[in-house]
Amino acid sequence: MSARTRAQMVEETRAKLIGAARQAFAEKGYAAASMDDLTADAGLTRGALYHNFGDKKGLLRAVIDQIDAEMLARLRLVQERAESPWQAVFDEFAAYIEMALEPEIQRIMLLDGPAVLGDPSQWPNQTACLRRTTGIIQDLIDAGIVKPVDAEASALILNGAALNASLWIAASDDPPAVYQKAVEAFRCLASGLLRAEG
Amino acid sequence: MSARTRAQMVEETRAKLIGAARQAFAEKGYAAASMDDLTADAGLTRGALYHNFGDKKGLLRAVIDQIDAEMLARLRLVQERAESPWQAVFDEFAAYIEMALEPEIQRIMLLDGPAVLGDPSQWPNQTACLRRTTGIIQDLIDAGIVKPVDAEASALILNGAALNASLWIAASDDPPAVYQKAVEAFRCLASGLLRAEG
DNA sequence: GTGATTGACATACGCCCCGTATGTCGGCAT
DNA sequence: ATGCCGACATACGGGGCGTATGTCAATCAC
Repeated sequence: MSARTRAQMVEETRAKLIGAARQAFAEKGYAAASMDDLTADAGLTRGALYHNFGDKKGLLRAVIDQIDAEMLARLRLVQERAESPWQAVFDEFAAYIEMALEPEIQRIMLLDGPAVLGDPSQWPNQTACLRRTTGIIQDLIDAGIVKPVDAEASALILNGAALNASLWIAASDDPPAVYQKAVEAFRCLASGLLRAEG
Repeated sequence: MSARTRAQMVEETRAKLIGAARQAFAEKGYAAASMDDLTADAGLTRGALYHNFGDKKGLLRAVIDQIDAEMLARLRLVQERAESPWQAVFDEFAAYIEMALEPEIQRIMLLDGPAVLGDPSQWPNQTACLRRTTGIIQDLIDAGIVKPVDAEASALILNGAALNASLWIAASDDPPAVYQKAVEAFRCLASGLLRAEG
């Protein structure tokens, strides 16, 4: 049946708005993106936007939630394919760096997001992602593979390192070469957490 | 004589505007800070602002330049007082974390700055600060203290780690305790760069 | 020393953008 | 069938940014 239920139509509207917002925010940045324009691109008006998301920041939150869920899914895949728990942590961060090279993720998640919504470690799902990393590191500590440091602090710091590396790589002249250097330095640093040689 | 020269008066107005902007940007954030208001606080109008800094972003650049110079000076002090070159690197990052806990620095340098002006590693003086760290690490590599990694990559990554740690600490319930954990984890990570045990 | 010029800043104007208040229309319940 | 409510569109007001224009003092030419 082509007859959609009420809730489905609303979900459709929300999806269209989030999609248009993702594109607008990624291309022009949050501040420069006009709500009139992006709602028009979605075939709607600002009325739908305010009705569904409250305000411009609410829309950004929704966009970030969606992107974050996608990133989380991709990280899970990477983890599942890793050969060892420690390799999984490392691979995840390499994957994180790669994702952060995508303009959309960089602009929305790394630049505008923190500026508009504040520290990412306070976002609901970002904490989910971080809690997951924290848990993995804690497991490695319990297994005696990693030094007995604070797992949460380590996760946060590794995350920050990967984040900055991404920004640097993306802005560089030769991203692939710089990426290699960054990953190498990152591996070196991360090995500081290991009890034995990594 | 109380007679000021032309250039001195210009410097004075620029200083007043930058000062008012620092306060406004720090308190309300870049986006929410009104140029009418902050210029009025400085006893001037938007005319002076546009004449001296071109636009709002130009003013932010000037503010960031000033803060960055102050941070650089403070880091130099820390370095001079350190007992060893390696300890100097570590102390500098601890100091960096502490500075990043100040709301003004956090808001302007870590959140709004990157969002409005782009990747900090591309800022003229931030690169100066980073070049300096890079140089120190390179010296440590040449001295055989640090593993032969890419100095620039290491500096960037350490910087990012410190940055994220700061945001986390500042947003936490118990900053002093969390600060201890972060520094400990940071020391652990950084030791991964050392040839021998740190 | 006086008129012209230039620099430093103030004032005035237009445009866009956000948030809210109000209106409209279709569905659902009874 | 009708009254209500949710989803969205339209209308309105306020504020902010950037630019164009005006003003006045200082400097320079002569």
